[in-house]
Amino acid sequence: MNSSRPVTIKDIARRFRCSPSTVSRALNDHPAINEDTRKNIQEYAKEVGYQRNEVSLSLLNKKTASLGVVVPTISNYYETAVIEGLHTALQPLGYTLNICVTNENYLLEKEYLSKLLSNRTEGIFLSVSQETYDSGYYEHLESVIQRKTPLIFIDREYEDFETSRATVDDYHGAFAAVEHLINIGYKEIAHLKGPNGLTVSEQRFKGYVDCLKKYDMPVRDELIINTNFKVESAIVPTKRLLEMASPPDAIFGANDQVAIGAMRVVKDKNLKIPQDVGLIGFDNSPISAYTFPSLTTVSRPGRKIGMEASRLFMNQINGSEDFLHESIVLPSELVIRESSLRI
Amino acid sequence: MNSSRPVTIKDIARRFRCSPSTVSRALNDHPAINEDTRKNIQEYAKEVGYQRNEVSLSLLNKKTASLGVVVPTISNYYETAVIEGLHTALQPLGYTLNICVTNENYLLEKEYLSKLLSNRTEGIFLSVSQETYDSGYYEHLESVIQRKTPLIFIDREYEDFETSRATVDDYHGAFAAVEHLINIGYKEIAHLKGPNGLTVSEQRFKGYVDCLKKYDMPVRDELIINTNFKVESAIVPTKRLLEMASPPDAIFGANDQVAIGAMRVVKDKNLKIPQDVGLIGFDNSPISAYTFPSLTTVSRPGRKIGMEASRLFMNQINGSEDFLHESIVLPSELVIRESSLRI
DNA sequence: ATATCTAATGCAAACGTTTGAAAAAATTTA
DNA sequence: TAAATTTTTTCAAACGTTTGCATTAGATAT
Repeated sequence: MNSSRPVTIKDIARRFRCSPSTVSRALNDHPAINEDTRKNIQEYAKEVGYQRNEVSLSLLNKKTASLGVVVPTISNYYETAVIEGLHTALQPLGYTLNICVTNENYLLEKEYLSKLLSNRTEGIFLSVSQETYDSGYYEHLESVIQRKTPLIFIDREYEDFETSRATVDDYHGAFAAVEHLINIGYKEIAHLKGPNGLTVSEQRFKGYVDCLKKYDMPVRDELIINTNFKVESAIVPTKRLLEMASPPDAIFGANDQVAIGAMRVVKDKNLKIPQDVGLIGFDNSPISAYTFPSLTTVSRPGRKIGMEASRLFMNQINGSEDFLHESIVLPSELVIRESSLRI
Repeated sequence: MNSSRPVTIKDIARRFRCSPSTVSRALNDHPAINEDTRKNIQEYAKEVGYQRNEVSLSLLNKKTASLGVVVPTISNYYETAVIEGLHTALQPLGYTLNICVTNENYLLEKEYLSKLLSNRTEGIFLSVSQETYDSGYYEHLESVIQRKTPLIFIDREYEDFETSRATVDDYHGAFAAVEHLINIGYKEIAHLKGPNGLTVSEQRFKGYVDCLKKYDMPVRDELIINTNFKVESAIVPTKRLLEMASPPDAIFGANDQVAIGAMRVVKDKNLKIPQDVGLIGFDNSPISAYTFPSLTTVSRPGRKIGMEASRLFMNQINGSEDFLHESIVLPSELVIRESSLRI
């Protein structure tokens, strides 16, 4: 009795010299059970700390009420906002979120997906890792499709699959940011690009390039520099930018982190923001409003993405045979603050 | 065959007119299976995308290889670092982490714990929510203990339970921070306190108070102000501080976020950091090194805490009957940067 | 006393997999 | 060809729970 084995329905049945069915029904308030029996059993169950074994139930009902959330990282504001959105929408429906962090690693992603399928997860929200993107492998996704487990892409996506997806319009966000810099009067706009190959990086990059072209401004390769989205990775590149013969007068960072890194370097050079150098980030992370000067940025609706993704999932599992997959694209929005407001 | 029902061992057995046992053994490379049979079955299984139902296995073996990680939030650097540490240590051992975010909510925490137990999670890492702390309810933990599911406290803890725990020495970190300010020569040190009731807030607060006392400096109530650990929550309080008749000449923030909020306000008042106002944060979040000026802070070894907690867990499940619970306290470390270096 | 009805409980199968022991089939030996 | 041996396969139980159907006990009506 003080063994560590959890109490089962059979144990209770033995104790009351009745069948497991009776115990089960008693615990579930089945009407065909005698009032006293029910009360006794329920009391005893509570006393010994009986707790239904959901594993056996999952097996029986083929329902696990668990969903997989596979993301490359949870270290950024945006990702946690998405998760919060998913959580807000799905927790009340009884779903448990199984959050898997791939660290941008293909093998880990593959392993997680396989594990989720083996565990009979009822749906998967996936933002593919950078490695997956780079490698172009997607067999691990085939098996998800084959098993007809609802798969919802978040942000990063494969075009090739027939699935629902919820993404942010990074392209137009970046475009608006650069356009804003041009309108203010900045002439030489550098870009701290995100990791190559990621949709988000490439879309923002494309927005940057297309906007320059629209205004007949040259796209100078030496003003486009790679980062890994982390603060540190912006330091050396920004220094290099500012020490060029004809340095840029504005910098568009692919996210707030690198923009803040750049901000530091600019200040170290005793240059003024926004007078000497204009600066824009991406994400509208909480801190961006309180840097000095505050950072102009592009806000992405992470929480909303999570909730939309949930909606897409619910549509799919409630949908008929001829259900059509949806692609939601939420707008991103330019948030103008001090770092770009040269008068 | 294109039904959505996953292929089972029985399906394969029917196909080969053999028993499920044979299929099971074939798939698991059991030596007593004929080479040809094995090959055929394995090929076919791959072809139809057979995937072992782990739910049934969990039921059979009473092992789920899944661990619960129950935390109040994943929006801060520290928490994600802890999770990363847990992940690094436990993923290679085949464990799946089930990350549950309570949003500081007692009921949610209770529900998650109950669900984890029902799902026969093999261990739980818990950082209790603020509400739980405030309310003082802990029945929901009793059932975890009663079921002998290993429970490892992270950072926030109940003193009352016989469990292993891994915490950071916030007290001495805070003490060192304040001592540093005093050594530099700051006379009136304010504290932006974290949410009341949380161990981390209270420990840091205590370190602050005790250090002042050690140096015979008055503890002025009006210099101690509450925040909720978020940037915004530091703005108004800091303004109020700086507009006092005799304002503080240094501010010790309970985390980097509020310190950065304070930094912004100080600059808005055209005061210089560290000349007019010294500033220290807590967490050593990546950005703190790149603010302008860079932020002196106290580093907490989040990743290490995660790995230590994993070790405690492994000790417990491998331990004998007379296993003794361990309390690990990792030191925090003052990281001196520009914001406190008045010369 | 017997048939009829109602209330309460038990039986057995199912979910998918593994595994020790038994059985069957194939092979070798005498 | 029969016996002994080895190889391969099957049987049956187990994990914990639910549920349609059958059964039992007790009560009521005839």
